[in-house]
Parts: sequence; C-alpha cells; structure tokens
Amino acid sequence: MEHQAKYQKLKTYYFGVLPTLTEDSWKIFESLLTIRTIKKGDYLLREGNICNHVSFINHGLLKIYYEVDGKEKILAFFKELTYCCDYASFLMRAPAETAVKALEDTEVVEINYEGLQHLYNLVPEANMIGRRIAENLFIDKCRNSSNNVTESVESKYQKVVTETPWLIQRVPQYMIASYLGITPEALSRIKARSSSKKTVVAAAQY
Amino acid sequence: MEHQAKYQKLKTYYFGVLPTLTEDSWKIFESLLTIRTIKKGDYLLREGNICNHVSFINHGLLKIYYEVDGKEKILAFFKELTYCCDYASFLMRAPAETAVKALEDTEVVEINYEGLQHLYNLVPEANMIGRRIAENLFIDKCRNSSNNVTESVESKYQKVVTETPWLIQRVPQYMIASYLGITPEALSRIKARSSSKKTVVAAAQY
DNA sequence: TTGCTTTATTGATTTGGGTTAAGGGAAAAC
DNA sequence: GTTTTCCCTTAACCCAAATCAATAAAGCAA
Repeated sequence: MEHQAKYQKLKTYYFGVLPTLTEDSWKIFESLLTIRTIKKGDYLLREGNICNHVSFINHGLLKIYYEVDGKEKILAFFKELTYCCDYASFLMRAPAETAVKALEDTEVVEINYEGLQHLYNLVPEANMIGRRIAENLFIDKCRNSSNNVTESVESKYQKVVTETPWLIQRVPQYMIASYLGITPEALSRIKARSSSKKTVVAAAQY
Repeated sequence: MEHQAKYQKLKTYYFGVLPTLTEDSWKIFESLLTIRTIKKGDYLLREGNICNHVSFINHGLLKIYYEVDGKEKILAFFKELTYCCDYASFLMRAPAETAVKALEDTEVVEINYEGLQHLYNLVPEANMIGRRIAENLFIDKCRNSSNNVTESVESKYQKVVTETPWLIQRVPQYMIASYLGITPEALSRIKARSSSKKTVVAAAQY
C-alpha cells in the first residue's frame, strides 16, 4: 500500500517518542490519518478559521504568524519531522488568531479533531499522546517566552544563528527579523554592529 | 478526617473539569496528595531547583518570575483555586529558571512528580488529567504571548484592570508593571496619560 | 506621635528600535 | 540578456520606554 510509506515517518517518530505504544493502537491511529500537500505560498490555516487538524510534516517548511496592522508577526517556524498546529484554536474549537503558510512545498500527515477524540475514546493510552503533544508544545512555548523576557534581541539572534542554522539557510532575513520581534532594518543594524564588534576584537589580536 | 476538608476544594475542582473521573480514581489520587503552607514572602520554588510538585492553591496568592540582572520579571500570578507550577521544569526534570514566591500567606495541595507518574501508571485515564493540565497551561501561555505580540502596553494594562481587577487590589503597582514588561515609572506615566485623556473626554461633554 | 520603609509620581536625559526614504545587488521572469 | 521583483543595507529623524534622580505619599513599627 502506498499509504504505509507516507505514514512511515510519523510512525517512526511516535514509536521513538512513545515506545510503549502497541502496534494495534498504531493501526487505529493510522486509519484516522490523511495526507495533504501545500504549495509554497499557500495556507495550511487561515486566520479566523478553526484549526481542525494536527499536522505532522513529512517534508517542507511552514510559518505560523499573526497579522497585526497589515504586518506579519511570526511566532514560529515548523520544518519536516515536527508537528504543526494552532493547538490553542484546535483545543478550544475557536477561530484561529494566527495563519499558517507554507514557505516551501510541503507535505503533511494529518489527524482531525473528531479523529483525535475518537482515538482518545477508543485507545485510552492515546491520552498519553495528547498529553505529550500538549506538554511538548508547552515546553517549547516556555522556552520561547523565557527567551523573549530574559534575553536581548542581539543574543536572541545569536541563538538563532547557532541553534537553528537551517533557519538562516531556508528563510529570508526579514522573516527572521519578524520572528525576533523587530523590523528588517533593525536586524540589519544589529548584524552590522556585531560584525564590526568582531572585527575590532580580531584587530585587537595584533 | 481532617484531610478530607483540606482536599475538598481540589476534589470539587477536578470533578468540575473532568466529570468522567471515577470516585475510585479520586481515592488513589487523594492518597498521593500532601498539604503545604507558605508564609508571605517565602518561596514555593527557588530558581535552580527542579520543580517537583504541581500545587493546587487552597488559598493565597503566588507570583512566578525570572530574575534578570537583579530585576524581577513577573510571568504570572496564581490565586486560590488554580494550580501553580513551573511545569516546564517539572516535566523536563530540569532546574527551574524561575522562582515562585508567596505574596500572601498561602496553602497548597500538592502531588509530586513520582506520585503523578504513579497515578498515570495506576490509572491510565489519569493521562487525561495530565493532558488537560498541559493543554490548559498551553492555552494560557498562547493567550499571554498573543497579547504580548499584538497589543500595546496601554491596552494590556486596560485588560488587566477590566479582566483581573482582583490583581489590582491585591498586588502593588510595581509588580503589575513588571508583569506588563515595563518599569514602574513607565506604568505610572501610562496611567497619568490615560486618566488625563479621560478628563479631556469628560470635559468635552460640556 | 515620630520616624522608617515601601510604594508611587514626576522630571530630565539617554537610547534602542521604528519609520521613512534611497540605493544596490541578486535572483527570477520575460 | 535585459528587466523586474525581491531582499538587504544604510542614513536621518522620531518616539516610547529605560535610566537616573528627586520628591511625595502611605503604611507600619516603635
């Protein structure tokens, strides 16, 4: 079956995270999954719609962002082998304040809300999956807002460069700026500042 | 038994949130609970310690905050009948970057990490409790950071005044300022600005 | 009551990032 | 291969909030 291959990455992922899952519960899980492809520039989710799926990314790259006075405020990027969702909208069954757009041609494996509730009912251990998803999202969110509170913009940028170099490779700088909560001009200045600092330090070696 | 009364508020809370819980699973849950009191000014959790409990507040008021260059950055306040935890530290078993301190004499009902894992194993449905905790925390965190990204400081302050008036009653203004991410001086000026605006509007009535 | 400490306000100055505007380079489209 | 379009950079000016400093209230303790 072609589907088997399509779902393989997700299967590997979940058995990696939750080795106690049984093959049977996976079969049930699998039966609730669907594939979706999003072309670069298209939406996975539009602002105002209720987010109805949790999406595991087979390949591609997405951004989740607010639109405030016509300007994007990027909250996060999601790349292959991670899941992507406006989970707040999904859980509350409330219109999303965010939009999710593909930055590259993307393929996702999805489960919808009803499917997930069905899974929770059918396979009580699956609450563990939901728990883990929520816990991981929460931890990420904490890391993120901890960063925002405790670090300067400059050190946040340095962190992006060293911890997620793939981001620098794959998205234009003005999106990195938006992600850091500043304008492209400001990021440009910060880079100029820190590279001139480095030059001074290098010069001081002589 | 005295304990019964001590745990009554938590029991009411959880059966309110999760009406499908059985009385039996509550008994197991209850057996894992302990009571703790924290005097005003004392710590529930110190920075650098691993957060080892989820605490349900019977009565009192707590703040969770980062300490950055000797200054407090308050992340959240927790009052009676809510739970309080550095859940990121708790889940990851990692030293907390935050501290939690009592702003009033406080009494909490706690379950520790081992107890919760024990509960998950013994009562698989309890994963649902953990899921709900994580989901709710996540939703709160989303609301919060959505606010931070999309709203001005002034409207954030107005939101605090109208949505959580008890906060204004119970904590000094400089902590509200810290919570809003500004200095006490800045908040004072914002208040002055907006009250003079109101005066102008009122005067315009004549 | 008189101090002492804690909290709030107001003023002067500085600063980091926003805004606006202009120019340049690189990639994509034709 | 030329023209657009997109992206990045730099500069000048502006503004909101930080910082520094002084003062005023408001609680609280002796």
